[in-house]
Amino acid sequence: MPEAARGSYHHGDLRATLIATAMGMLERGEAFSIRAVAREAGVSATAPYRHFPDREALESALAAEGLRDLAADLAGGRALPRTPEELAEFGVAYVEFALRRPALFRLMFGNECNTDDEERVQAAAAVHELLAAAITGVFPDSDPLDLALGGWGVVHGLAFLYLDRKLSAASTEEVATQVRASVRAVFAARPRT
Amino acid sequence: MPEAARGSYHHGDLRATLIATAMGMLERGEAFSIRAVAREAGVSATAPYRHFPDREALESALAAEGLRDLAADLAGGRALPRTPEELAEFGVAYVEFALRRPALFRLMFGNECNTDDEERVQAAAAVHELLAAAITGVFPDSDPLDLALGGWGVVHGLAFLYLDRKLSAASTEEVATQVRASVRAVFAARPRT
DNA sequence: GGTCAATGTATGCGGTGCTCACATTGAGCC
DNA sequence: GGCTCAATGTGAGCACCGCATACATTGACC
Repeated sequence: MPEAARGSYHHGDLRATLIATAMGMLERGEAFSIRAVAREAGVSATAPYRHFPDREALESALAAEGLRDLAADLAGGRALPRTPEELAEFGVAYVEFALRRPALFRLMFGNECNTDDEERVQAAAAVHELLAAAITGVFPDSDPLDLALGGWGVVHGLAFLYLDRKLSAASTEEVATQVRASVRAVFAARPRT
Repeated sequence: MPEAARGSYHHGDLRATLIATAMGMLERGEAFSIRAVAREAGVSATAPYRHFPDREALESALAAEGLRDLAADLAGGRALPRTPEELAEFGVAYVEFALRRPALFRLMFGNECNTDDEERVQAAAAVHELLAAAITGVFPDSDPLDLALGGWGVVHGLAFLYLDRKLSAASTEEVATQVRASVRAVFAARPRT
């Protein structure tokens, strides 16, 4: 890698700059386009194509970073849950991530991902395993795979339903309360006798 | 309403034709644009704007139709479930709808919906109520709202995870088996003693 | 039969992703 | 130090998009 040469013809580290710029636009909720990212990075419209073959590749890189952030968010400062109540907090954290960074969350999950991006595949697997481990710790007697999938489904579905305004909620606190209640209710349900 | 005048200057029933054409393109998995729909309907690129103020309005109309189809699909030829097993089949039907008509399902759920379209809001509410009724019938002792939300979350989340290829599955049969197992597992989970 | 609102068309603007030919330059070799 | 070359930037251009605006056609009603 050559030393950065900011201000000269060659940018120095365009790839990283493009990712950072694009991520910033996502956080600000702005629409996203290769050209817009290039513009904001102060570079010609075609320069990004030297570093990403197409738009999807840039999105994949952002998604991978988002998945790592999500995993860190879920794991960070929190022990693996041991009770349904603690598990519910895990789910709340998942949904809150989605609401805090909606555009990024959609990029991570809201489209068919290409399985070519090794980095992205690995980051997704890490999230999957983290959720599975959380569930297995709380419900050791159940089939871990089935239950982990169901548990992921609950929080993932709720996240998207709130994101897409299919459920009304006045505030993020209200969302958290509702998610907590729903996760607990599902895992505590008893069929009619 | 004037009589149809096919072949003449005025189309006769462009609005319905546009919806049908667009729905056909969705089913075929084709990309979707106002211009492409107009082209396929044999009409100028700007004609659709006489019937839909913008692209989102057309999408909303399609989404409303899709929501009605989903409700009919779930309710049709099936009594409300009385056991967790029957409830799981309800969930399987939800996910199978998503996999059978992926582009439509994304239109229905995969974006912030505008709450202006009265028809769409009503269709969405019907689906919501149907799911809530299904769950309440199986688990009469739980808080119906919390549980209905959680149950919707499970199937909705699984539907999107499969749609987005976050979960691998070789066939729709395999998906159905997995969804069935996961829904049952969630509602049967018992925490560590 | 004339009028008018509804509904079609043609043209054009600014945006997009992406390709291709060309420019610049830093690094490595002599 | 100068040459060469691959990496990485630029610019012009294509086909497409959503949408606005001005204009054309026509069926329904008086």
